[in-house]
Amino acid sequence: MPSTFRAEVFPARTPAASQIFTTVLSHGPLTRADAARRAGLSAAAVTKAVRPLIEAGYLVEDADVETRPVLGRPANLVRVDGGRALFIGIKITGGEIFGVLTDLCCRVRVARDVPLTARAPKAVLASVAELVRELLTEADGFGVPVLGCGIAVAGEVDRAEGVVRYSPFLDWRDVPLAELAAMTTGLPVTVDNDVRALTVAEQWFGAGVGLSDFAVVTVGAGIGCGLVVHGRVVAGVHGVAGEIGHVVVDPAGPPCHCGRRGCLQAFAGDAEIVARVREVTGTSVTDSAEAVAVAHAGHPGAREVYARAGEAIGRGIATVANLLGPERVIISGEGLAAYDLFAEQIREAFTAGAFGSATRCELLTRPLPFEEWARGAAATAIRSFIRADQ
Amino acid sequence: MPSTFRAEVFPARTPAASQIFTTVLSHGPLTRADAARRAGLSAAAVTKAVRPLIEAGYLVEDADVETRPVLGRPANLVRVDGGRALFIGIKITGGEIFGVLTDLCCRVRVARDVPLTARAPKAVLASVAELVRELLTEADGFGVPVLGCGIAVAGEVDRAEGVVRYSPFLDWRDVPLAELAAMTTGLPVTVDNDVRALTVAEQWFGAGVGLSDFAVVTVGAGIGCGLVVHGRVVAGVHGVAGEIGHVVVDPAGPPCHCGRRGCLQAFAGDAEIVARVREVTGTSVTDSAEAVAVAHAGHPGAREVYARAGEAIGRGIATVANLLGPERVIISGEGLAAYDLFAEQIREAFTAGAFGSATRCELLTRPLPFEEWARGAAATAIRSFIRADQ
DNA sequence: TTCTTTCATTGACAGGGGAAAATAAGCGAC
DNA sequence: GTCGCTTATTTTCCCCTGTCAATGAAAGAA
Repeated sequence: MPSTFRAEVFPARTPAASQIFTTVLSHGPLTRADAARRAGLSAAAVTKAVRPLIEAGYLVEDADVETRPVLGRPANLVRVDGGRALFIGIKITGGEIFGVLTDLCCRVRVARDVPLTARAPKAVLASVAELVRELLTEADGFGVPVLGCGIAVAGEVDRAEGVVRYSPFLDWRDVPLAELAAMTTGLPVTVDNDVRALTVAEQWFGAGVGLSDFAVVTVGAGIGCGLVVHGRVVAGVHGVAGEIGHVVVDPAGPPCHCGRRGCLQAFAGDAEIVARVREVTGTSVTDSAEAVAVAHAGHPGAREVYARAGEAIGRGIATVANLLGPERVIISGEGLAAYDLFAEQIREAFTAGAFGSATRCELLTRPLPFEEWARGAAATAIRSFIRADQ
Repeated sequence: MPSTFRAEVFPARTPAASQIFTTVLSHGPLTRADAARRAGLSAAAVTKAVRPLIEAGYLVEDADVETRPVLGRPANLVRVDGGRALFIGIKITGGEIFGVLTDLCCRVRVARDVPLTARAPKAVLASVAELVRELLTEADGFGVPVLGCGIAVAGEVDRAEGVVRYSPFLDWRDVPLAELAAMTTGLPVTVDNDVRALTVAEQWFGAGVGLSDFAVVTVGAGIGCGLVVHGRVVAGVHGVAGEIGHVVVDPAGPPCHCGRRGCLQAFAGDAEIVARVREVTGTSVTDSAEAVAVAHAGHPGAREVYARAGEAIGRGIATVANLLGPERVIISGEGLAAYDLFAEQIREAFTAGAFGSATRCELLTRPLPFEEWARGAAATAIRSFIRADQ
């Protein structure tokens, strides 16, 4: 084995080729003619861009399957060959590390997780390395290379530098995670904020496909928000954006652990909801599931807690819609488990708070499994690999 | 005179040329080498792009003025020849129409305004046509052509179509203003939302020069917000964006004419402030100037009204900063006349509400004269002319 | 069978922008 | 004063990308 080696590199270096690849990636099997129309390019350009991608194995032609237009010659479908390569996605949370092995189409092939107890960078890194090792072992069975690893972390992340600027969960500051993880795993590593990673996955493979402006709002332990404006995920100049959780929804609201009062988080954060349900019911519920159960059982106080949470979320979404005029807002996160308890309030508060045409923004709920976050991390790795710098 | 004529067309059709022109436009006289560095292009590309622009007269070389680098050959400065062409900018408000005649550098050469009484599209259009005619007469004296007219209107505007979708002030719906005004004035007309127009002016000539992410917040009759994300002005998919005025700041706040309670507008809108000052002081102030005077005279109730307005504005800015992570927020509008009455509260509320690195966003006040809005409209006309589709 | 329609490919070609070399123009060392 | 160093600008190729127009393919319709 050579002491230095050249990492596999994606052949589509031109704008057109990269654009066509992502178009095919997002819009499934496409005829070349369709791809040209969608990407606004000539058919000739598609033919030329597709050829090296097929030669390199990233795209394949389904010779057997044909689509017949109403009239004219049948078309050949081109699609991304998911089996061509693998990627690893890692999502670090306070208590666990989730990992997935995905193919080039970002379909999850293997999912694994390990508990996380310590929070020092060194300890976390060791757990990540362990998890990656496991996933790499699994990958051996597929006989194709793992081309990258994406890591998603809550907090402020400088994606370009691969540095975690600040993670409240882990209590990290300026940890050069990409570099460290690349050294221990031997893979090209990208690091990004967790909600933004999830947003990339939605943009390419989920409910954001084809939209230039949309938002993802996640409800769970924290309230997060990923924004896509002009087709690009917003990261902010300092690596912070989409901080909807600490937007003050009601200055007279409950105190938040951040020191303010009435943050969205204080109304709709997981722990906060549980605490308030415990308070108003006098029970001793300790987690979300129990709190939801109490509300489902019909306790009016508990229901009210959820109603107020929904109201706050809807108001937050209205703010996003008013400011950015997105086409759609995708609501997701573990908090959706209680969705029936506040769905109506979200919609009402949104409609009441959205101004003018912002009301035309579509609200959509997507109950995404938790591994979806790790999948988002893999999506960022794929993005780096195919150099879709957006 | 021919029955049809060809409108003057800007020669820089390539991305590089357009980029270099806007770079020179924004960053004043520049050496070719500097322009290349700023635009991330080769020096050769600049030379090639600049030549036709100089030939067409849009750029000029200041042969006399030279900059000497510490070492090496002196450089020649290139700048936009403002006197090469004129543009008209029109800002329509409820009671007046403001118009400016600017040069290619968007410097105001003539400012005019006419009162506006009727609000029907036809009547407004007649006033606009009258104002444009006056400005065109003024333009004759300069001996250079007027190449376009930009019109700025508050409300929802479809810039691409040139249609005012909804203007609450004028009570317009789906008025194809660009087409109508183009017919009556004989000029190429662009129509845009007023705050977005102002934002373009700031982006190219004001405090937004060189920034990829910033916001403009205007305080006055209404509270507006223009957003620049990834170097582009955000317009939203339905032509609505930056609607910060009706973001609910405090659900227990005063009622707003929009039907909600505690909108930013209800705290900090001009009319609302005047009404509340009247209320708390028992005086009969009727306009901003009087209200400010009362507060300046030291009336504690009046001061409190301004303090609360500042708090609300600061909270709104914090929300923008949390969501988008801009580098700077430019505060402007007639409301700045009372700035000393709420400057502190704005900053305090912003600092209290901004999360993490969002606090690093810089707040800047820019007392812009009212004609600045019309200048913004002219800037949109220039943008159309030079085809900087952003 | 022939025409029409749509898909795909090819080859010629234009133009944009880069690299490298050439030219220009100062400054300081000698 | 000349030489060499440095930076600015221009020139001269030249690659490369993407479009155009022409061609071929493969249906269904007349």
